[in-house]
Amino acid sequence: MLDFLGNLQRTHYCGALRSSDDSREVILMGWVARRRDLGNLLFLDLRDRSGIVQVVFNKETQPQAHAKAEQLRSEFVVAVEGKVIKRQKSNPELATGEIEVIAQKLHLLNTAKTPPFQIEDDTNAAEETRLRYRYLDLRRPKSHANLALRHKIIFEIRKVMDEMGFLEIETPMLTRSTPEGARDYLVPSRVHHGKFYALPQSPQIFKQILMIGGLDRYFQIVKCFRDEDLRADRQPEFTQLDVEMSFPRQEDIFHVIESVMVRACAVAGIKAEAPFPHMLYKDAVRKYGSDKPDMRFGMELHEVTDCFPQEAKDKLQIAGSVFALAAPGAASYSRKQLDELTEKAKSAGARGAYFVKLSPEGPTSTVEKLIGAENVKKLAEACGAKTGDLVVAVSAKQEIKGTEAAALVAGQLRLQLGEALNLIDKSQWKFLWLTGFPLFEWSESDKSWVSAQHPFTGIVDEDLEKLESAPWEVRSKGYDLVLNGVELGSGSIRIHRQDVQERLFKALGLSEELLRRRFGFFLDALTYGTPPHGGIALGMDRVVMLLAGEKSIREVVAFAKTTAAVDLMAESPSEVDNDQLDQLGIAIKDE
RNA sequence: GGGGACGUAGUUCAGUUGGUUAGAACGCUGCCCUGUCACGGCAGAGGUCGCGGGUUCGAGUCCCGUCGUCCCCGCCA
Repeated sequence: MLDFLGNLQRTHYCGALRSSDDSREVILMGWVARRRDLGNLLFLDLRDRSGIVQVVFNKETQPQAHAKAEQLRSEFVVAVEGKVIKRQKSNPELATGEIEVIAQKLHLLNTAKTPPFQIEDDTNAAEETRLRYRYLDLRRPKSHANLALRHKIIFEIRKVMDEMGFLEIETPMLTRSTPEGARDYLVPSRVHHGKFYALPQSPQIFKQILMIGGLDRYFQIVKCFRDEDLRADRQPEFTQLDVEMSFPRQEDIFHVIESVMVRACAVAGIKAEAPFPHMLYKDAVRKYGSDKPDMRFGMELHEVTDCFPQEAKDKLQIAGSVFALAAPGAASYSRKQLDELTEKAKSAGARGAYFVKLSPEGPTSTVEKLIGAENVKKLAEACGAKTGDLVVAVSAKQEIKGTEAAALVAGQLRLQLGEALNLIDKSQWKFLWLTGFPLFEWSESDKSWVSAQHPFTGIVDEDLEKLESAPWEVRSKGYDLVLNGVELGSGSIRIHRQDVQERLFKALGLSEELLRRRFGFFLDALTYGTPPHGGIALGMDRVVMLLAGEKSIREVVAFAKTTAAVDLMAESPSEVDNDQLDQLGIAIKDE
């Protein structure tokens, strides 16, 4: 029943045919997207990577081909020999709608079981089904478009990096556990029982050693691995654009990344303007309640702690500061909507949410009795609220040392309200550099100061002397790149002096012995003439996700894992044979 | 680890206060049809109501547990 491919050679892609191909003899190959059988006349929508074209089988003129076409079902694989003709009535929905192909000969190359869901862009199949049958999901034109865009962006980035004199250099996948924050994926060693390689969380130390090795400008588009819980924008393995350069000023690195992003955007048909604006971390937190502010809309936060007298604070159990924002046009919010906002605020870590409605008759507030009419007015003015607006103020359940907890809560409400009130202009592409991060973060679980980024992050020169005396005031030479409220990547000017690196390790409370054991080799390398250097890493999956207009990176990853880190198609992770475990000297503990 | 939503035909969903034989659309199968393009018409098949236990005369529906998917917090740049 099936035909061999034999010497048959495809002449054209389905989606490429146009009216200029009129009268051309073609051989097409692809999948049956749809079949419309009118009896003695049969239409076939033939699909390949490039698109869809209509093929016509006429019983009267080509009885053999027509008879064969009647056997076709969805997703059968065929080759069609035929002739392109202009249609009498064109179909404007289709790129190839001006023409169709009159089939002369049909070759059935393969059959297909009925697919569990229809192969079409606006599929409403559950993601679980799509991941299990990923090979079918990948046939959707939208999947092709996303993966093609991903390829084009990455191809363009390689070009830009090459033009700027960067060398792409590979670093090991089987390496050692690194001192960064995330949990490592471990690979047991067969040759050395009881010892493990770690898959890289990033090539951090290797790229710094490449700078010590005098390579000057390095980049790599590389898989990284982190064994942490997943999110819509987080997979356990992901792709980074990793960059490092020697003798850089911060602005040199910014310039490189801006060039990359402007060109990557252009590939996606988006016009981005460089240079990107800068913002200090503390301003981002105070004005937007986030370390990755979405700059596509305003609705800035304002500290309004002063509007709450001590007595009111006691009653409302407000310990720290109060932050507020004015939601334009939300004065008409119902009691139910306010309750929902309060609920949202509480789940975001708020002690309470307090509202002021600016109706035409004057302001009314849920806390007027507690803070007084004067303070209600002051509160509204502080936020620049106008008639018709709703002022939302929040306090935090828990103050966290060195941060504005209330601002972070308010920042989440800002995003929620921005979305709900339709304030976000989706046609905007707002890049932002964040700088001025603190070097340390207080870790409640460790009861100590820990690196906010990784422990090779440079220290602002004039803050160096506070390293031991006032660690919370020390600023890092780190920076983040943010696009539309999504963190794309982060980097820093590194520590290149061995004495500074050792002081930092000491400040982090890492023992000499631990340091020697974990990265003695790196400390040694620092002593052999390390140039000042710095770099950055961008999450490519997120870049492509945003430029493709998708909400999840799974839409731009060909073979994605579920939130439980399972590949539903390959069924990994999986158990292994006892033989394999034996060779590795590993035994599985019973639960 | 915690919170929330969901799980019924191949798929997407509906299913009332616990009550007789669990429905729809698309898809699928067969027949008819020469200008369809989400073709149309006629007929038909298709169900472990995620799984396990409990309450009850009776459970898709209520309760407990468990598994899976998604979103969020923790975690993670």
